[in-house]
Amino acid sequence: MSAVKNSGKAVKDGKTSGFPPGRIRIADSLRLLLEKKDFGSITTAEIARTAGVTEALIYKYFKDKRDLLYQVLREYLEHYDARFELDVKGIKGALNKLRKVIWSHLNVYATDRVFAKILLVEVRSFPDYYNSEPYMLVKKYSNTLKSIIEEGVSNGEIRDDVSPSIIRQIILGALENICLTAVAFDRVMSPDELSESLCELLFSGIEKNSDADRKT
Amino acid sequence: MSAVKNSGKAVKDGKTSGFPPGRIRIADSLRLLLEKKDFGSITTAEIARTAGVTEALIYKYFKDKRDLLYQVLREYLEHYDARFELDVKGIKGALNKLRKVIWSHLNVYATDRVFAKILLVEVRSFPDYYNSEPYMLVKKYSNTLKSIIEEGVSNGEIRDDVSPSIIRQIILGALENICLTAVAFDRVMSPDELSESLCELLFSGIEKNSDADRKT
DNA sequence: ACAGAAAGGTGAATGTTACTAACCTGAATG
DNA sequence: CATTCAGGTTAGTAACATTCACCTTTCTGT
Repeated sequence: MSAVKNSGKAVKDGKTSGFPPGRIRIADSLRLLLEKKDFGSITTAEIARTAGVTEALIYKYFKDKRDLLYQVLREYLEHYDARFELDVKGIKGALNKLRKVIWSHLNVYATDRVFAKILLVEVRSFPDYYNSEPYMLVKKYSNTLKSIIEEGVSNGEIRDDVSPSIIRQIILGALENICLTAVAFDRVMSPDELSESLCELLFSGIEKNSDADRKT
Repeated sequence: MSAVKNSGKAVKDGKTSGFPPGRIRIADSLRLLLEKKDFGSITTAEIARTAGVTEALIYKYFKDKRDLLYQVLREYLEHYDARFELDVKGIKGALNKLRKVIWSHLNVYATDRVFAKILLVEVRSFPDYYNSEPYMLVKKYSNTLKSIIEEGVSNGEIRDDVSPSIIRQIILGALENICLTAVAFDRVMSPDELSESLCELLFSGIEKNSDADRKT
């Protein structure tokens, strides 16, 4: 009865075409339920009821419950990956690119809580996640980030005495930790202020230095 | 002769605990099993079998399976919290303290993988974790960290134009992200090298600065 | 001394839950 | 016009976490 409303919401820019209605409704239902509950306490019965289909249909389209989660995550990632590509285009300088990426990252997590929740808290405890399709997309994003850092090292913007991988881990760690607390406690976050603070700290460090010649 | 009620908390070897043998064996079993499997795929039957007790006994000492995990985590945290108190004692300067804390943090995660695994991947997906006893201990640790940062701001070691909370989040985020990948992929980590790189970056930033006055 | 409470532990159910096998139905396809 | 096939359903099942009733040993107050 309480079927999910199909149009309007979710990440479905044309990409949804090709999928049968049942599959769409199931994925939509999971997204909807994730707004209020954690994945672990959402039952297949609940998903099916919300979607207005039977439980068995879930297993026609998804290997198991986790596969459903992974595929929903994959759809999100594909959507946002496309956007990230464009984000960095036309920006000059590695630090400027980094700044933009950090802002976008925060902004996406701030706007799309379900996406943030899946990526930050739900999938992490499943060991097979690290072999999954969506994780490969995350890795791709992560590699793009590393390339930007390497570019910065090459042109002298970024220090060369610490490996780009560690720099990337710090950036991502900081980003995700900030978002994690926001997600866990349902706190609002302001991408503008946060990215400002974050970039300041990441770029110049926490040490109080004779650093008066800052402009941006 | 009345039994001496030992209020000591079991950690790892559990020998000094005043807990009944069954409880100790159950907690020990979970710790053992967590070395090879994730919490989600460890069954109560498995825990009981490993402990040499019946499944029902688990529920005499623990509210449910998750409570068992939380209590095991709490024992770890109480153990390490005591050590952490001493760690910072006698160190002068906020940045030096921070350096020490970072090293210890990395070192604990590097040596005690089960502890790291519980804290970094297992509990995060349970919403009630953030109201649990062990989380309060984490918060306490987190507050100590903030105090150190605030001390650094007061005495001019640390910049005062960004809030200590954000600084702390970056430090913890970086720390945990590094450890998370190590845990997820079962990679060894070297606390010495890592803390060196981490501190360098956190203190001085990633920007290549004409910063000739760095201490050797 | 001894009733009885408390502590430590067990064996056998029970209700949920994720997941599966077999079947139905209409519409393309050849 | 037989057949495949996509989309969907009905009716299970095994595994799992959790509970209930019960047993035995140790401690405690009077």
